[in-house]
Amino acid sequence: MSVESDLQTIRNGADSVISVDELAEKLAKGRPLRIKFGVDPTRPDLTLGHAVVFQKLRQFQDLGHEAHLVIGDFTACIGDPSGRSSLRPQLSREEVEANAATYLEQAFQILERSKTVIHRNSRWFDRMTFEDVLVLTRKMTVARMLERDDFARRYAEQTPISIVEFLYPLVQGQDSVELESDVELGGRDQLFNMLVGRQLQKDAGQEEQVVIAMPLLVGTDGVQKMSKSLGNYIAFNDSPKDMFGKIMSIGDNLMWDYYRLLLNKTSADIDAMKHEHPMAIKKQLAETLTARFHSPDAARRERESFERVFSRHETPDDMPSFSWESIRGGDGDPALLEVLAATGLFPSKKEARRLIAQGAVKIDGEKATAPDQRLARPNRPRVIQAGKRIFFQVLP
RNA sequence: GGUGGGAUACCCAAGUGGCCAAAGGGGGCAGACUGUAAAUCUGCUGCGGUAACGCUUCACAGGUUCGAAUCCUGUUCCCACCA
Repeated sequence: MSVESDLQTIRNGADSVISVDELAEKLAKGRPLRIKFGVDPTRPDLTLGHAVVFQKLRQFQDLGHEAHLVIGDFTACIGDPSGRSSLRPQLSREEVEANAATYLEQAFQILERSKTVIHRNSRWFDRMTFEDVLVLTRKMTVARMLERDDFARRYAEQTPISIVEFLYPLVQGQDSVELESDVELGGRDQLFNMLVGRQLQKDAGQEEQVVIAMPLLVGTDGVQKMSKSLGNYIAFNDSPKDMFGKIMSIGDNLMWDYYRLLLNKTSADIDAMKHEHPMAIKKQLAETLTARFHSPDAARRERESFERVFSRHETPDDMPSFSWESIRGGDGDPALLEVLAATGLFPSKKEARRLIAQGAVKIDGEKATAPDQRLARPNRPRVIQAGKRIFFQVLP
């Protein structure tokens, strides 16, 4: 592989590379580069948003470079404010370790374990004295700090900014110094922090790291960046069904991002796909991603199940089932409303009643609009559907 | 340290004694249309009840009143301005 083609691969999908020339120089050295990535130990559930960065990290590994993950066990005690409008809660070391373990377990679904080195930043920060910290803080000015997007916004909006939050970029930058990283990889929201790393390395007489910021993947709502707290996420450990379904529900215009950022498709690939039916392309996306995080078999099953339920409007092959006795309640034939309530599939009886009233409930495909309609004991399984995706069957 | 402002349902936000389970918007759910896309239209969106109605909810704890999200007292938390 030539430097030129490696460079091409690395740049594809990246939001920004600072700088491309420096990256080319580093690649030209022909030795494995140290690629730094900071692990956020506050969110154990990884989403496809994280996958974008891991994907890039994996590419580096495939090109023969080393991934260096920094677990911010020290940093977590500060709480990274990036992209946030408020201070984060502090975590204990125990919580951090537990989170890190689940985090890594998921990350290795994408990363090559043997080419990954794990660091904990407490190793160097625990040693630092308060004086060392003061020395570090001299390297940054308040004005520069306020250039950072989220700080600037919060300052303008007069929402509080704690002093420890100003320390965070410095701490992250110091990690780069300790690791002597060649490249730091992160989301677009980490750009400022990563740039501080360059400055600190320069001050320490090191070659500055190349900073690669990946775009933030837009979540399933099609508007905001994917994040757990916004509820617009697709997680690594979503069930195959959820993963496939959530991907199918994203907007058409969003899926190209997913192709580019998660499957490394180039603009040319994407242009070619735009000639096909978006529905087919989206199914392919859903199947590919589900296969990656689960298995090709599971992905194929979900595709078939999806086509059966949503394209052909047939009943799913697997759904919760309830014995007649378990939903019957008291004596006599139960009312439809009681049956729905007995399944526990609805948040409240009111909710079930609403669904019936709105014509969303079908018994064996027949719309049922009367909540007090009686259900007789069936002699074969009856399928009840409520809304687009709730199905269950009542066994004799 | 001083002075003022605020806390309302999933989120934002109106409401300053009864007509308030609480306007409006967002989000969500459902229906129509469809490709579980987008856009659009319609309805619903505290709990229980077929309903009448009852119950719980407007930071927390008390109080005034026939009646409180709204008035009073105390408590907690948040914010702004001045220094």
